[in-house]
Amino acid sequence: MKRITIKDIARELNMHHSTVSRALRNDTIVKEETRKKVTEFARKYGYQVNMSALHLRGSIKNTIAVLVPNISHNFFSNIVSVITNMAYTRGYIVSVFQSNESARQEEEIINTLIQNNVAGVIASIAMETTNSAHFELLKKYRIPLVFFDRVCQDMNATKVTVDNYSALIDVVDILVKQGCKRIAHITGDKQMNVFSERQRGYLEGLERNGIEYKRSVEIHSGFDIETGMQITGSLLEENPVPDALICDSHFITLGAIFKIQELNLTIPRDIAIAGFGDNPYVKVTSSQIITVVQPEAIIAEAAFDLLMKKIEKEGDDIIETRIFSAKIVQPV
Amino acid sequence: MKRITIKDIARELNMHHSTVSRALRNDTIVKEETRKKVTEFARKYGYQVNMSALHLRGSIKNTIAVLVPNISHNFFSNIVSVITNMAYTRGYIVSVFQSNESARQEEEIINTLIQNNVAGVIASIAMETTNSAHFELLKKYRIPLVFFDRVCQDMNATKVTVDNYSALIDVVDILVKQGCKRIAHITGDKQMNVFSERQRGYLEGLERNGIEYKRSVEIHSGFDIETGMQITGSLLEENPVPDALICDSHFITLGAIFKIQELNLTIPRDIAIAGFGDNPYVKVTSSQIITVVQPEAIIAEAAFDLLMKKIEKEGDDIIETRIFSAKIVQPV
DNA sequence: GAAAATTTTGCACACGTGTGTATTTTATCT
DNA sequence: AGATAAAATACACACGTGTGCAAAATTTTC
Repeated sequence: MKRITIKDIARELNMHHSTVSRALRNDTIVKEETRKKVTEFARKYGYQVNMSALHLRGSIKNTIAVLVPNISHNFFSNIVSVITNMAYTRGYIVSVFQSNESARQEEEIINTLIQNNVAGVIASIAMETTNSAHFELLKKYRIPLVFFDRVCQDMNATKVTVDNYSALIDVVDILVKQGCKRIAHITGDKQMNVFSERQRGYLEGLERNGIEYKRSVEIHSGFDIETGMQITGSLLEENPVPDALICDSHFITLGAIFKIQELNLTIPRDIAIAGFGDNPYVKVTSSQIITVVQPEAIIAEAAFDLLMKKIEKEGDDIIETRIFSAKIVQPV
Repeated sequence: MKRITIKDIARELNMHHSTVSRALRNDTIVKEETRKKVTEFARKYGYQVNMSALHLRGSIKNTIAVLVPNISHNFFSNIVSVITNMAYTRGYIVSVFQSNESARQEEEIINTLIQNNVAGVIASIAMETTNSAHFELLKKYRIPLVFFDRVCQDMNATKVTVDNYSALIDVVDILVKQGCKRIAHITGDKQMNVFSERQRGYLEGLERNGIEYKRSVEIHSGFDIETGMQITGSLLEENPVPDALICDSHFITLGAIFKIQELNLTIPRDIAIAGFGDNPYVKVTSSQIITVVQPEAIIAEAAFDLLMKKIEKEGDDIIETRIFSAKIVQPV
């Protein structure tokens, strides 16, 4: 079965396709009688507008691209879920792109986005990404762009982030109040905003509490459970041994828990654990973990709203920044 | 900055755009010298093909739609992640659509898919969906379709599923071996394949073990933690009280765990829990849970491969069915 | 060196839609 | 009824690309 077009309708009804077009768009210029004939016919034969034609014509762009490192992370899938629902109610489709933490893939993807005439892009950058040239390219093509969570630090762009700095100060405070004296920090590459901010908060937290012990492990690749287990293992062999561990990534947190279980140690008696965690699993993973819960829905809404603002008032090069607080969930 | 087209290149190089088109496509019919001139110019000025034009022309369709109830479920986001990566390496883009378990939304989405000329669809249907008319519509428009996990039972279509029947027999066997005598089953609407199969396996498992106690609770809406807690609570007040609980949905499992924690009962001493769980959290949620782990990557790969087969050999109306075994993970 | 064979390029059209403008049809007025 | 105003429709074009076919440019052949 071939797809029906406005030209088909026009032929059958002995009129010009432009009249059909206007009738379907409820242009008041067409006679009521004609409009009825057309809409009736269209309904009967299941006419569906061809978006590709509108795309080409340039009158509509209905695709929003979401670029994330990996959608299988709960943090990202929650955000994509909210964006997808919001977008759909506004007539947009969401396409998902995964950089897999690779800068090269990210660059390729940007080209794909340009080729496909996306209306706008919501992005969280790859771990590897150091240079923002490909994102500048989007700007050049006037494709609206909003960063969230992991942003290009050296780029002047609209960004939605979490207040990682304050979150880590709070975590340190809580651990110190629990009596911890040697708090270690497993983090990521400093050139990424989330990690540099967390490290800054970590140091500030120690400072404020007058603690001298400092120990940061910076991971550059392989944010997985195995890495978490391995690092936790070696930290526990150090002298002095830390009595608390702050994990900056969900899988590292899981790895730490596994290692501690494996060694038959108890959380938090032998060692306290605080970490960034995925909703809604934080409540079950282990009730003894201090968890930094990020407001995913709020981040997604803000990013989408900002993007819409850019798309609808095009030419507007307003740069905005929104920073939201994380919530620290403590064991009861 | 305006986007450069083959017409622009043609104008600058004093040739016809058709020649440029052929040169860029490495058509051997163009003179090597011309080809070089064109590709050089294109590279220099960052020419990017306009996919919308190709779409309209009908020569290429590069979008694959993935329709799921909700991508924030780990099961689905893992599958979407694998599909997205596979698709990208084959030159396809993935658009995500969420039915939010609503039949009405699902129908609307099908229309959107038709309007947007997607190359193919990979779908897992909504809980509410009882009728397959909208999916038949895709068939009518010759848009290749592959179901996975939750399939339209009354529709003759390509399907990739998990062997839920055998999985539940195995779970019952394990529970019985552990000494459980009153195994309850919290499941979903029987008209959905996954639940009817699990219920069938549950009953068969009891039968094989000569157990008379049967107790199934069928949920029709609200597959969330709260519902899981509430149902678990009332089951625990029944007489006789069950000594094991099989939960067919991840959030129901979480709800059951919470309720049991709330009542200060111990798993599995007071009551054993078995349930379907999301990767990779099954390992941490509670090591005392029997978990049915579904092979998400394998399902995704199979669904994608089957779809590719359909897209590439179009006109092929071969219907295939692939069923994969789940893995039962037991506490150590 | 001209005709034939071959290579290379240009032309025109199609894909589906929307819109400015010209043209036709209908309504209004004297 | 005829002129004018108003309403409704038709025409033509643009968006970017690829391809069959015709035309032009080049090479080969005798």
